Amino acid sequence: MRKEKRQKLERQGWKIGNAADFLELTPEESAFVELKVALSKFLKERRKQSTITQIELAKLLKSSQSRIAKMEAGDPSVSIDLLIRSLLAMGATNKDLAQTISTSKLV
Amino acid sequence: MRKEKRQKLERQGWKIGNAADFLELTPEESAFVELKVALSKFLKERRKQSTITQIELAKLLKSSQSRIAKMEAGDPSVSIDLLIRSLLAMGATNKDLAQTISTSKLV
DNA sequence: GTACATTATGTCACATGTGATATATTCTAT
DNA sequence: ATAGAATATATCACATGTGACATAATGTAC
Repeated sequence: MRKEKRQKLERQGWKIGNAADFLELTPEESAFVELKVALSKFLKERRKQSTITQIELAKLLKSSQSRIAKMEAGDPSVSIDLLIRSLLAMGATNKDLAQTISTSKLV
Repeated sequence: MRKEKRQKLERQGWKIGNAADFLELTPEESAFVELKVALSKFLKERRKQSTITQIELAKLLKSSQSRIAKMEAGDPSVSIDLLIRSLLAMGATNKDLAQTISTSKLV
């Protein structure tokens, strides 16, 4: 039930990352969401720096434009596995990932 | 096909982490596997330090003994999401995760 | 403002991950 | 060697993730 709630709120413009108070997220769940958001942002940054479109990136990753959009939005339907595999395929190093993760909020 | 191949080899005692040469793994795939293995080992270490059994940890994580075993073995059937959620539930911090990831092989 | 590119959102068939259960294997004492 | 605890492996019904497609919303020039 909580996931649907989050999805609904996000749909209406609420951004996760500051929503732990509204939704009943445990600290672990919060940390997990923050971590996903951090990876999402990193993915978006990297793509923008390459000045390629979502469509081009989708082709590179053998995925689809819509899924790239969802990845960058931190959509609940995307796994950390996919985010990490994508980032690695884009040339990110484990150190890049580690830094992204360590700088995500809530320690 | 490659996944089945890896599963078969692992079943026969081959340890991934040095198998990139045998299997046709791209550098990204290798990095991904290494990362998973690193998280697996970290999970096992943490549990052993708490001197609890897989059964007890399974109860804590609302999972099952068999899945804990597979997590600790880096089984292909376990996602990074699950590993990370489990570690967070065990009290690991994002920094712990970051360090684990940055020290996984293949940069 | 309108044509066009880019990004976002909804939906769905199919793929992959998950807890549970059963059973096999390994470990640790005695 | 034997028993019992701990861990590993196999399998499966059900849950979640994924690429693809359609379509909506937003941006960017003219």
